[in-house]
Amino acid sequence: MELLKTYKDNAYLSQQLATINLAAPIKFSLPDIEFSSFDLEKVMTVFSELEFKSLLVKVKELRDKINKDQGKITKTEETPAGERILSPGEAKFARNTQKFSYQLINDDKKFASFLKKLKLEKIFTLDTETSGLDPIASELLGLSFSWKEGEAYFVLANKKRLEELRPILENDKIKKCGHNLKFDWRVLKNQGVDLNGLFFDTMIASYLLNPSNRQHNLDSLVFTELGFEKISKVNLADTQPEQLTIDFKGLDPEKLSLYSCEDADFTNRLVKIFTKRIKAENLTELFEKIEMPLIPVLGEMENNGVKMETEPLQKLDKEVGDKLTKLEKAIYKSAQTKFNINSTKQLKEVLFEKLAIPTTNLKKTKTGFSTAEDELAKMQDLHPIIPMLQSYRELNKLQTTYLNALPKMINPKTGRIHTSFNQTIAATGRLSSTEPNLQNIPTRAEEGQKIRNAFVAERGYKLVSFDYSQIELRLAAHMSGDQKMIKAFKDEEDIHTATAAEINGVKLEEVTKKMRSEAKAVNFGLLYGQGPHGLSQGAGISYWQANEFIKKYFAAYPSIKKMMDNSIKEARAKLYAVTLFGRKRPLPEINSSIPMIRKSAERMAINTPVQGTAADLIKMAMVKIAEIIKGHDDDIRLLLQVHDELIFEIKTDKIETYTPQIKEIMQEGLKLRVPIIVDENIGNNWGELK
DNA sequence: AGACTCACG
DNA sequence: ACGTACGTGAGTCTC
Repeated sequence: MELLKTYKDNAYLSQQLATINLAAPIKFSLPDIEFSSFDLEKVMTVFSELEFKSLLVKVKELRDKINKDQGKITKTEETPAGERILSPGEAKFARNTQKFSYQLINDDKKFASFLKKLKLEKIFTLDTETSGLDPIASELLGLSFSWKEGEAYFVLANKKRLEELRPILENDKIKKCGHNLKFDWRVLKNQGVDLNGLFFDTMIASYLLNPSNRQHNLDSLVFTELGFEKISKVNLADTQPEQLTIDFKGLDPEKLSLYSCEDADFTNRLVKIFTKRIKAENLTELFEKIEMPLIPVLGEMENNGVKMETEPLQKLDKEVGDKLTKLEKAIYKSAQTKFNINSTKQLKEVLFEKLAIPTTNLKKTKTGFSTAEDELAKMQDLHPIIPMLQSYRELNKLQTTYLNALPKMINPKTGRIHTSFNQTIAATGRLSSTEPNLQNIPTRAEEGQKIRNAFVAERGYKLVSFDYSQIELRLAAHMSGDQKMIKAFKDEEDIHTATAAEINGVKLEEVTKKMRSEAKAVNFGLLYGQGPHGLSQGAGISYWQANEFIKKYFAAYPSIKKMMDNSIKEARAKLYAVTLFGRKRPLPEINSSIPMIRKSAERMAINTPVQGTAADLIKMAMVKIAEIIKGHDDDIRLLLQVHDELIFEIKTDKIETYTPQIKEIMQEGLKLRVPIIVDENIGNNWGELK
C-alpha cells in the first residue's frame, strides 16, 4: 500500500487541506498516535490516501459543527476546542494481511467447473462489470460471484456463458445479494436476462441503518466496517482524475477480475454484518417487504424512460430566449449599467448601492442582503427594475434548468429520457430523482407548465396519473386520532375549508377565499413544525395574526398538538424519529443544548413520521402494482413517481382495465382511521394531467 | 467547494 | 436575545 509522502503529492488532498482553515485545533487519538488538526500535514505520512481522505472528512464535519455552535454560544461560555477519539472500527486501518482465492473464469473448462460449484449454492453475492455507468449504453464485460469469505470468481462474459447462467440468475428461489443491485438488474435486463430473487442489497441496508448518510458507496463501507482498503477504480484503469467515467473495456481481464472479485467478496462480507444489524434494529420487514422488492420496480421505471417531444421545447426556448434578451436590455437601461444579472454579488451592488433601494425588512445572507424572490417581492413597488428582475429570474431558470437541459438527456438509443430514481438519499425515506430530476418539472408558473406538455405518451397510449389526495394531512389525522379532523375527512369535506371554519368559528359556507388560503398555510406549516414567523411569511399575514392562528388551530385540533409534542418526546427518548412502517431516522441533536440546533431536530421529529410514512405507503403501492402489471409491459408501464403520485403509460384500450385495480391498491393498501383518496387523470401529455 | 437561488412535493 | 418550515437536485457565480 502506497503511503502519502506529503500532501503536495496530491492536488486533491492539497486543496482539501487548504479549505480546512480551522479557528481552533481538534485533537485526534488513534491507538498509536495522537495529533492535532493543525498537524495534519505532518502526520499524513502515516496514512494511506483513503485513510487520510476519511480523516479530512471528519475534520471538516467537526469544523462545521464547531463553527455552527460558536455562532450561537454566548460570551460567558467558553468555546470548547473540539476533541474526538476515533472509534476502534475507524481506527482499525487493517493492512493487506489477508489471503484471497480469486479466480478468473475465461475458458470452457474453468467455466464448467465453476458452474458446478455455483449450482450448489442457494444464496450468493454477485456483481457485474460493464464498459460504463449507463446500463443502456454499456456493454456487459463480466460477472463476479462470491459465497464464502475470501473466495470469488469472475466470469468473463460471453453469450454462451450468460445463457448457461440464465437459469440460476432467473430462478427466484436462489437468493442474490449485491451492492446497488438495481444497476446489475438493469444491465442484465438489457441483455435479456431477468435477475430474480433479489435478496440483500448492502447499499440499501446501509441506508436503512443510517438514512442521514448520503454516501453509501461500497469502498467506504468496506473501509469503515471491515477496515479494508479496496483497489481503487482509478488506479485500476489508469484513469486521469479529470476523466469522469472510467472505461473498463480493453482492460487486462486479470486486473478486472481481481477488482471485481474483491467487490463480490467484500460485499458478501458486508451482507453478513448488515443482516444482523437490520434484524437488531427491527428493520427486517421494511427491508424485505418494501425496499428490496422496490429495486426491480425502480429499475423497470428507469429502463422504461419517458418520451419527450423536442419541437414544442425548441419553440418555447426561442420565445423565452427573445423575452430574456429584451428583459436584459431593459434591466441594463433601468440600472444604467451593464452587469451580470446572474451574479448576486453584482446584483446587490446595483440594487442597494447604485440604485440605493432601501434595505429595511430585508433578510440577510452570509454575504449581505438577500435578493431571493421573497425579498424582491417586498421591493416590488420601490423601483421598476424589480419586476423585470423577477421575470428574468423565472425565465432564466426555465431556460437553463429545463429547456436547455432536458433535450440533452434524451437517450439516442431509445428516444426517451431515463432518469435515475435514488433509493438511498432522502433521510425521510422518500425517493429522489437525478440526471435529470423529473420530480421538479415546473407546474406552478404558467410558462413552466408548457414544459410538461413535451412529456408525451407513445402513439396508441395515454399518460395516466394517480395521486394521493392530501396524504400527509390524512396521515396526521390518523396518527393523532384527532376526532374533528378525522370527521372532516370522513365527511369528504375540503380540509382547508373545514380548518378555516374551525379556527374562525364560522360555518363551512361562510368561509372566504382568504380564510381558506390562510388555513391551507397553517395545515401545511404544521406538518413542518412551523412557528408563527414562518406562518406569517407563508400566509402573508402579520406575526401576531399568525400567532393567534396557531393558538386557535391547536384549540380546534387538540390531538394534533398532542401528537406533535409526543413526536418530540419520543424522539428525545429514543434519539430517532420513526414512521408507521418502522423506518427510523436518527436525530442525535434532539437533546442539544443549543436551541437552534435542538429546535431544528424537533421540527424533523414532527415532520419525519408524516413525510416518511407517506413515502413508505407509496413505495408499498408501487411494489403491489408492479406485481399485477408484471409481464404486461406492452399494455402498461410505470414511468414516474413524484412523492405522492404515480404516472403510467397505458395502452388506450387497457386504461379501463387497470385504473380500478391501481386505485384499489393505492387506496386500500393501508387501513387508516380516515379514507385514503386517490385521484386519477388521463392525457396525451403530462401537461394535460391536472 | 461553497453560496445563492429556485424548481418540485 | 435570537432566528424562525420539512424533504430534495441543478445551474451559476465566486474564490
